[in-house]
Amino acid sequence: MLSNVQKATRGALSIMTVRQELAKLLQQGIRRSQEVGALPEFDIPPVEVTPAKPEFGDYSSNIALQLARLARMAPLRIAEIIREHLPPTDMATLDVAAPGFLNFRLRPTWVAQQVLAIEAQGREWTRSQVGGGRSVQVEFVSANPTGPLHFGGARNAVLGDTVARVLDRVGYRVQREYYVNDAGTQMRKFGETLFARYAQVLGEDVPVPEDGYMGRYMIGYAERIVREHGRRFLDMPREEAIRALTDLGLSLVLEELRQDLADLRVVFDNWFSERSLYEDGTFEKVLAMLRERGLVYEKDGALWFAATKLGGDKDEVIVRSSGEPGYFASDIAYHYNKFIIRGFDWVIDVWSVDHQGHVPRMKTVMKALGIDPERLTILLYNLVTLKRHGVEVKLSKRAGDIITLREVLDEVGPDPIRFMLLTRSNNAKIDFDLALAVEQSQDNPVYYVQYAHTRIAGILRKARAEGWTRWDDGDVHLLTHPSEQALLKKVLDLPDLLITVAERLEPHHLTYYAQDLATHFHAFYRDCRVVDPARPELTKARLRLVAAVKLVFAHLLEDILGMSAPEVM
RNA sequence: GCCCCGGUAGCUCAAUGGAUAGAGCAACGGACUUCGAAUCCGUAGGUUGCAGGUUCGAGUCCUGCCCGGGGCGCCA
Repeated sequence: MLSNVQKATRGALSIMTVRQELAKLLQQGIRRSQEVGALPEFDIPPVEVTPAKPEFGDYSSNIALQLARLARMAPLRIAEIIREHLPPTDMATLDVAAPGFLNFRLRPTWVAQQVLAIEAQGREWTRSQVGGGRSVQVEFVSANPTGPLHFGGARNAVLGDTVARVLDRVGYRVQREYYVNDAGTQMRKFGETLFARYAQVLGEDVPVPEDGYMGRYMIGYAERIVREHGRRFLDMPREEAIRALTDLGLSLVLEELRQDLADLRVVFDNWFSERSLYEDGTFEKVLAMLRERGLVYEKDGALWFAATKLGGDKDEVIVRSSGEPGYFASDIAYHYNKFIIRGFDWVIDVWSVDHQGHVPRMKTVMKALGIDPERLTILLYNLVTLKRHGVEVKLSKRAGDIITLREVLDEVGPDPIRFMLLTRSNNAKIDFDLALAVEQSQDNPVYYVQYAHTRIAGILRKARAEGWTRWDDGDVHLLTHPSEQALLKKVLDLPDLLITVAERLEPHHLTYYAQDLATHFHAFYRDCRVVDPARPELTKARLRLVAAVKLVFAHLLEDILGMSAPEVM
């Protein structure tokens, strides 16, 4: 005999979302129809259940319309047959509507009972298993470690981090990786610049190279090195000094990046060194492999990758005529490492849209390595323009002074940055307005969402102040008011939303949902007084409701969106 | 020239091939002796860039064109 709690709980045995449960019901109904001969035999296609407009119910499926051709019957008739053979359920009722939609309406008692499920499972309540424990690596940010992170990189950080958080929730084993470009020409320039700045700090007249890093932050690194190491690098051969300073500078930059990203609540599991690909022989090994497959040839003193043999647009240089491997060489070796050496089932690279031309090349590399290109997803996102009161904040490249993530963090804090950078689809450009981000106005959705959480905290404070000490015996079946039901139904969308976000890698749906959830809470607040001494039973039921909703808000804000969920504002 | 992404309400943007295309802001008009008004309610606002096509059904898919952005390097 199952208790109500166990029945209502999507427990460890069968973790299923609302849409998954309903789809399963339809599937069973179709199979049963076939068994009794009401529908002809055919392979049942995947059954999709989607949210519906309120006038049609809560969820809807067009499966009968899709089956029309397979069953060679009128969709409306098919829908009727499915409905008649649906297994009995206390979860929802099912209606048929022209031209053949199947519309579910959740039963109020079932909806109310979900409060118990949330209470029982807490922040694990949103977890699902569509990932099936497969391993996925999300590689993101990966900006050249030659200075502080540009604010534009924040979008990459927030996008990659949020995708990683969501993939974890839906049952993937996730690793977050920062690819450190510590090899190649950019590092070389960085080292030479640092050497010049270091010498200058010590009073030597060494010019910064023509194409070096002009930003003032380089002087900061130099000063710190002088402070900690004195002038000993001037006493050694120039090349040796540059090598030593490069490594020292690199560790300073990485330390800074780590801190800036941590303050944005982005933490990596691994920092992967590009240089290591050359030091441990991976590059040579992969090169030999490509050579063996006849995909490498020499021309004009350079080594080329024969991408055209695999359907690519044009061949690519792997090793330049100078003898130095290019970035493409590293990328081949790096992805070999990801898939062959470390064995990730799935890899997501997060790139800004100006690298779009590189996508087909990476897909060709996958073919060359003998790996299914489907296992690599390149997630592209559009650029961010920084504004203040609607006016673009120009970036001065000449001076090398960029608007850094650090500056914006100091000015507006992590919450608006994270939220605002998730309010647009990946393909859309974002105008980030510094003034708006801190403005506590109606224009600012960050506060709107956080206020909902704060308001609930206020209700609970009020309840305790008035002597309500426990409400765990409240009867949730009293939660029948339309606004209570609507709020709960909106809450029930979250596990399915996380699956959608994971499938489409579109985390902007989360911020829209958060606003929508807040709107539903505010509507409930308007319609239903929670603390009411005249109605103690209803008060206890509603306290259970708002406590559960508060938990969901906190979970969404903190665990999914990486923001804070304030008790007071 | 070729490739990719956008074009939806005055503005900024949503919208798995589904039903009458939705939010926020701005505009206008309302609601605080009440658990926090950082809130809520109402009004108004649309030929989804243009023209064809595919089908039970198209903002969504296909073709062509127009406008904007990006990419096409022995840079990353």
